[in-house]
Amino acid sequence: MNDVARTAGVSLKTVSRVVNGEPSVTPDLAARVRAAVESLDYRPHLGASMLRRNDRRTRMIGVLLEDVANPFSGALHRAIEDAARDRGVHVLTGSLDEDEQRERDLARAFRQRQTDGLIVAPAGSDQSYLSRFTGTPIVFVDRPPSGFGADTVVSTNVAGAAGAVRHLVAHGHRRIAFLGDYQRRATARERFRGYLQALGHRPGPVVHDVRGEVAAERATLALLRRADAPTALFTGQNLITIGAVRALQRIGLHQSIALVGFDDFPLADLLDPPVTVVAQHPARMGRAAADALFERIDGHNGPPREIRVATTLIPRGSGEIRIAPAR
Amino acid sequence: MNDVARTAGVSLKTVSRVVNGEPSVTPDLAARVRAAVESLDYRPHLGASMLRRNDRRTRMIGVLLEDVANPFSGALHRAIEDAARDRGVHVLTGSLDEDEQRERDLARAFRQRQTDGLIVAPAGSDQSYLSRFTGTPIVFVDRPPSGFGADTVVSTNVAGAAGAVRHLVAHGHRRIAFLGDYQRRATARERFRGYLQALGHRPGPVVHDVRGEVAAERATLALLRRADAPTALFTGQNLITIGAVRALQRIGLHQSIALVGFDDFPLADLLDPPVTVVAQHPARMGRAAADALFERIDGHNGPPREIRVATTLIPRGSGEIRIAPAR
DNA sequence: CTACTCCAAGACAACGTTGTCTCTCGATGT
DNA sequence: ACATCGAGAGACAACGTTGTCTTGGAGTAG
Repeated sequence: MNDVARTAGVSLKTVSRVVNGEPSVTPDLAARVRAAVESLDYRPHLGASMLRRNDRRTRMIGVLLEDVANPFSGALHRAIEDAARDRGVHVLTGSLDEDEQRERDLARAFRQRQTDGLIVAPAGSDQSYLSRFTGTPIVFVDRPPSGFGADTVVSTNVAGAAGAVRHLVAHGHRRIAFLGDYQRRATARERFRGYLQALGHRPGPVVHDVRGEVAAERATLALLRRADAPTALFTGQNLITIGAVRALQRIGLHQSIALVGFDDFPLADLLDPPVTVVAQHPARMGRAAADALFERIDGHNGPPREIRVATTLIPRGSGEIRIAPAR
Repeated sequence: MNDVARTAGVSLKTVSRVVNGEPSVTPDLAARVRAAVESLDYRPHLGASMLRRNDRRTRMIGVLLEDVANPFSGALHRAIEDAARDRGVHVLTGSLDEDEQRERDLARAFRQRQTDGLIVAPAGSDQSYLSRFTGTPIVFVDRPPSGFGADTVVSTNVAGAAGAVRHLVAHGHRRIAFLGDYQRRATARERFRGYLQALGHRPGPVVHDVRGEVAAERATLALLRRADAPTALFTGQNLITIGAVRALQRIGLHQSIALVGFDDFPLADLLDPPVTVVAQHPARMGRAAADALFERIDGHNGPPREIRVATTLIPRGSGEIRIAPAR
C-alpha cells in the first residue's frame, strides 16, 4: 500500500480510501490510485484489514458432511453453497467418513479459521464437545446431534418410513422385511420406528446394522431363503436398496418381491422394475440449514429449532408389485 | 492474549511461546498458561498472526468445479480434499455451472482470500484473465485452459473414444453414430476426434451440441428413425448416455442397438442391458491435480505440464451386442 | 569467592491496515 | 478584504501477534 501511495503520489490513507470505495476522494486522484494499484498488482492484506477493523466476520462458513463424493452430501453441499453465494459467503468443506475423531478435528480447525458458522452432518454419537464453541453458530443437518442443542434440519424419517410400509400393506403385503443401517445412527432408528408403527404388533423379519451394498445383497439373499420369506422389502437407506435390487435380480425375483427404499437415487427409474422410493429432499434440507445458520449469524437468538423436511413417496413400480396370489 | 498473560501471571510473549509450542518455557509456567488459555477460551487471532509472521500461506486452496452435486465433480473434490488433508490444508469450493462470469468472479474471490493455490475445471472458453494471477499457482483439471498455460490434468479423451468405437467395430458394427456435447467444450471435441480416428473416412451419423438427458433422448430417437439408422451408438458424455438408454428402452431396441458411453455412472451395471462405458478416473485425476498443485506451491517452477489419466473400457453388455445378421 | 556462561522470561518494535483527528486550501458571504 | 465553513487529504495510533534484543538470575569453573 505504501508503494501504491508513492507511485500515485498520495498518502497511504488515500489509497485505503480508494480501495474501500469511500466517497470523499476526488475522481482524478482516485483514478491515479487505481492505476497504481493495477500496475503494482496490489492486493490488500485481509488479515491486517480484519485486524484493524476488528471484524470478526470472515464471510466463510464450514460444512462437515459424510462424504462430498456421495450424491446426498453433494446435493446438500450445493444447496448450501447457493444460499451462501446469495450472501457473498464462501464455503469450506470436509468429509467425515463416519469418523468421530475427524468430526472433532475438522470442527475445531474450521472454528480456528474463524468461520462465521458451521453446518454439521454429525458422524459421531456425541457432540457435547461443541458446547465450548461459544460464538460460532452451528446447525445440524440430516442427523440430530446428541449432548448438544442447536438448530437441526432432518427428514421426516418416521412418517416417511411408515408411509412406505403402509404403501406395501395397501398392495396386499403382510410379511414385510426391514433392512436397516447401523442402529447407532439416529436416522436408522427413526426409520425403523416408522416401520414398526405401520405394522403395529406384527412386524416381519428385521435385519439391522447392514452396511453397504455388498452386505445388503447378502442379507437380502439370506432373508429370501428363509421359510417365512417376506413378500416385500423396505430398505432403510440408499446403498441397502441397491444391494437389495442386485440380490433380487440375481435370483430372478425382481418382478415378484415388492421393494420400497428410503432415499432416492439416480437412475432408480431406469431399473427393471423401476424402484419405488421415499425421496428425501437434500436440496431443500441444505437450503433450510443454510437459512437457519445465517439467521443465527445475523444474531437470532431463540432456543434450538427442529426443522423437519417432508419426504415424498415416489411410486415407480417395484413398490406396486402385488402379493403373489398363491405361494 | 493479554488477559491470558495476566491470569497466568506471565508476560504476553510467554503466552505466545506456549501457544506456539516453543521449547524454552519451564513446564510449570507452560501449565499455568495452558490452564489460563483453557479457562478464558482464548483462541489466537489468525489474521494478526499471519500479519506479524508475514506468512503468505493460508493453508487453504480453492477448487472450482462444474457442480459439486454431480458425481464426477464430487469424486474430484473428494480426491483433492484427501490430498489436502495429508498436508493440513483446507479446501474452499465453488460450483460454476458452465458460467464464464462466475468462473472469473470465484477465481478472483478465492485469490483475494489468499488461497495458496487454485484447481480449476474451467467453464469459460478463455482463461487469459488468469495471467494476472501471479503468485497463485493454478492447476486445471478435466478440461484444458485456453489463453493461459498451466499444469493440466485430463483424461485420454481421444484414445478412450477411439478405443470405444473400435470395440464396436470389433463387434461387427459399421454404422456407428456419435452423440456429443457442446462443441465449444474441448473434451467434446477430443472425443469426437477419437471417434473419427477409429472410423477413418467413413463416419456414421453425427449429432453435436446435445445438452442434457432430455435432448439426448430426443436426438437418439430421431437418429433411429432415419433410413440409414445406425446399429450402434457412441455417446460422448454421461447424461447423453443416459438419455440414449432411455430412448432405446422406450422403443424397445435396447437389446439390439449397441451402446458405449464415455464416462462411467453409478448403476450402469444394473441397467438392462448393463451399459458398457469408457470409464474416467476422477479420483485419480483429482489426486494428480492436487499433487501437481502442491508441487507448485512448494516452489516447483518448470514449464506447464500436461498429465493424461488413462481411461478404461468396461464391457458390461450394451457394447457387446453384435450387429443383427439381417436388416 | 569471583567471573563467566547460559537460558528463561520480558520489553519493544513491527507486520499492513483503517478509524479518528487535524490541517490546508478554496469557496462563500458580508 | 476578511471571517467562516466545508471538504479533501494527510498524520498518527491501534488492532493482536511474533521476531529480536535485553535483562536477570542460577549454575559452573577456576
